[in-house]
Amino acid sequence: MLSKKTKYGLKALTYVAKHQGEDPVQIGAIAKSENISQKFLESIMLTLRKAGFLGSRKGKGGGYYLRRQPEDIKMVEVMRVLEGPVSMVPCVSLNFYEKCDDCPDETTCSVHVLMAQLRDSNLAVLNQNTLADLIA
Amino acid sequence: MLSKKTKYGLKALTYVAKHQGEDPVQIGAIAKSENISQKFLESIMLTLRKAGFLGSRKGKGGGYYLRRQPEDIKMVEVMRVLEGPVSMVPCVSLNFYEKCDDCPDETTCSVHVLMAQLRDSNLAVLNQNTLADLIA
DNA sequence: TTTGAATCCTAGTAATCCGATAGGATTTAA
DNA sequence: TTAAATCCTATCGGATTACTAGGATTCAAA
Repeated sequence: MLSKKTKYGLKALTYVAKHQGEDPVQIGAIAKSENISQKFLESIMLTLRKAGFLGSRKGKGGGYYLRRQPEDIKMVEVMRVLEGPVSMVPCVSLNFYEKCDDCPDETTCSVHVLMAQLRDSNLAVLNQNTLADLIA
Repeated sequence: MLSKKTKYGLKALTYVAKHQGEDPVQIGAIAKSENISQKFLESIMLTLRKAGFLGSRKGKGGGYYLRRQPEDIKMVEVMRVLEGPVSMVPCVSLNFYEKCDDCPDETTCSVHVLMAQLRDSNLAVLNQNTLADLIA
């Protein structure tokens, strides 16, 4: 299942992208428009800012804005930040590799091969989609 | 993340498939060979039997055996039984469609399109892999 | 017919994660 | 100075996951 965090984060990014060039967008406006708990969204926006997708301005008239062009924000990056590794098991993860604790030998593990294929097919999709694709 | 249930289930199916033609395989043997809690595995085997992948014989000399040829057991079926729907959001699920509660209109939802692509790429992998592929 | 080996079944439980909330601290424009 | 906004940390209830307990049932073999 896709976590609400990721779902909300993607919707929020889309919202901000659609308002590019205008004044910064406030959390309250996004929360209202997208039916998201404002407090929960706060923490998500913070994550997205710290990851470098968003910039922010504090105080009156403040809010969030995109720090990169939508075409330059690949979904694979966003998903890694919000949802975690693309791979379903750590032993096939390219960026977060870890040995599975219960598996003595991953070269003979039947699950390993299948998971590697799923990782690759997901990576393909996530690499070729950008925030710009979500807007259209 | 792939659940342990699914991981163990796949390993167990592989184990049983490798012993096709012989006497039924006991839970204890699988658990020992694959480092799985026997009691936990019991419930998983039950699920796989009820789903039609495995048959069982009770009593002394009993155990589990495959009810279909490995080539006829598609991974998409197994994953649906063990892990649940292939789709990450119910609103793009082909077999378990449901409207997202928080989303007013899925035709304009930015997440929807991306999730549909992920679903399709995962389906492609899971449709073309069978239990026979896991053995090799 | 008894015994032991195996599956079957239901319930419960500890630990973890998720979604959300609370309550302020900080910054800034007006 | 004030109000509007983000920033930050802590917490919490509920759901899910991984696993355990304890027996009921079935069957082959002694």
